[in-house]
Amino acid sequence: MAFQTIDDDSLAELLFEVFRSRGCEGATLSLLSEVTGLKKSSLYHRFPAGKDDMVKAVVLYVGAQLHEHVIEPLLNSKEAPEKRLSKMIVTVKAFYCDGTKNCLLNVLGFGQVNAEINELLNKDYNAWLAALIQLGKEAGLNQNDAEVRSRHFLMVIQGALVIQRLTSNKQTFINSMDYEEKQFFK
Amino acid sequence: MAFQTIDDDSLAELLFEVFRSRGCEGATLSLLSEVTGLKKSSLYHRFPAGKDDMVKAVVLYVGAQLHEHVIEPLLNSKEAPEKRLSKMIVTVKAFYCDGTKNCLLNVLGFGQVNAEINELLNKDYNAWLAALIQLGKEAGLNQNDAEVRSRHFLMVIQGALVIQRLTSNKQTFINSMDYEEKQFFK
DNA sequence: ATCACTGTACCGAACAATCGGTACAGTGAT
DNA sequence: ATCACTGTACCGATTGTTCGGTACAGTGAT
Repeated sequence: MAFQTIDDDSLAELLFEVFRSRGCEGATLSLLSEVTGLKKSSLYHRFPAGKDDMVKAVVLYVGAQLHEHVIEPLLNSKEAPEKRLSKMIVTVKAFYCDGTKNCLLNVLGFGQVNAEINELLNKDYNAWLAALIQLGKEAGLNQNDAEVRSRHFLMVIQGALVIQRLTSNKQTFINSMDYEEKQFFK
Repeated sequence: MAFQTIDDDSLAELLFEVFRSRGCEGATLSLLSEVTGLKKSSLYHRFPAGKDDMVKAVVLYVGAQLHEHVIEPLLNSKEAPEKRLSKMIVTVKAFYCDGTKNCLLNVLGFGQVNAEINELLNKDYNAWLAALIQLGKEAGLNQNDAEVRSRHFLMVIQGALVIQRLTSNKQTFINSMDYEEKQFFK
């Protein structure tokens, strides 16, 4: 069997960075080819349905990353809720490079979204949200407060990314995360 | 002057709706032509520098709308601050069609933004922010609280739009606006 | 151990369609 | 008669996609 020049995960990671930075329409085949080192026809060998397949692979890849590095640690009840939230924020800051990199949830939300993709993104968002709510309740919040604050937190992540991109104030995202951390259990 | 089939403002309004719904790259010349009823050459007559000019016109148009319908009413000191904020939220809800329509600040933030466009967007954002801060101080907030809450408000607008687009929960934006209204003066 | 065969991985070249943009000949209100 | 405006036709470049073909590692019968 012939060997792959790049494994699926590394490939998805490279594609992901292109999609999040250039948007779905901005991620042209030639750019993806250039970044991954695979010719366009080779990309079609790995992703027979073309761009749609690549988007799906990226979403699945990022979803797996989210579950592994964000959601599971949130639900790991060996540590105090406050500590887990604090660690999540560290992870999130790193994932978005302190707010300089975009979120797929925003990037892929334009145009007519493939229904399947949208459902995947929705599932990831809801899983993240559920984990936060669970954490909030563990910390003593009632159901409603936990829901409201968790939704608010995820909303602020997206808003902060947009505003930081707009204003080029590199502290926007970091400050927002630190502020929301304090507010979450209050 | 020879006849003009559509005036500048109506034209900008139509272009605006295409840009905010399809994104910058998704707003193709043929689509813009179809929507406006002007052939490509006519569009190039009105906007000699092509797409860049159209984007600029749209940004200037929306900026003017923002100043007229949002910022000036915010600064009109004949009404109580609480009332003015409440009215702004009504306007904002209408502008984003209860969260079903996107914001230019988000849409145009992708790819390498024309530096001039980015500066225009930035000025609009800062004007809006300054008006909110002014309102907060009039309502008795200290400088720091007014700043933090104003920034937070504009951030939540963007975040709510992203999340609503993702989850298709049509209440997300409305609920967020109503919630933030209560929090603003607290 | 040899050799025909298979399946996977990759690539070059071409595909139709569409992109943003231009040239030029009208068109009609003034 | 002028001139801002609009339509038809066209351009080169780039889009996503397909196809024929090559390189190579593994398989199984001999």
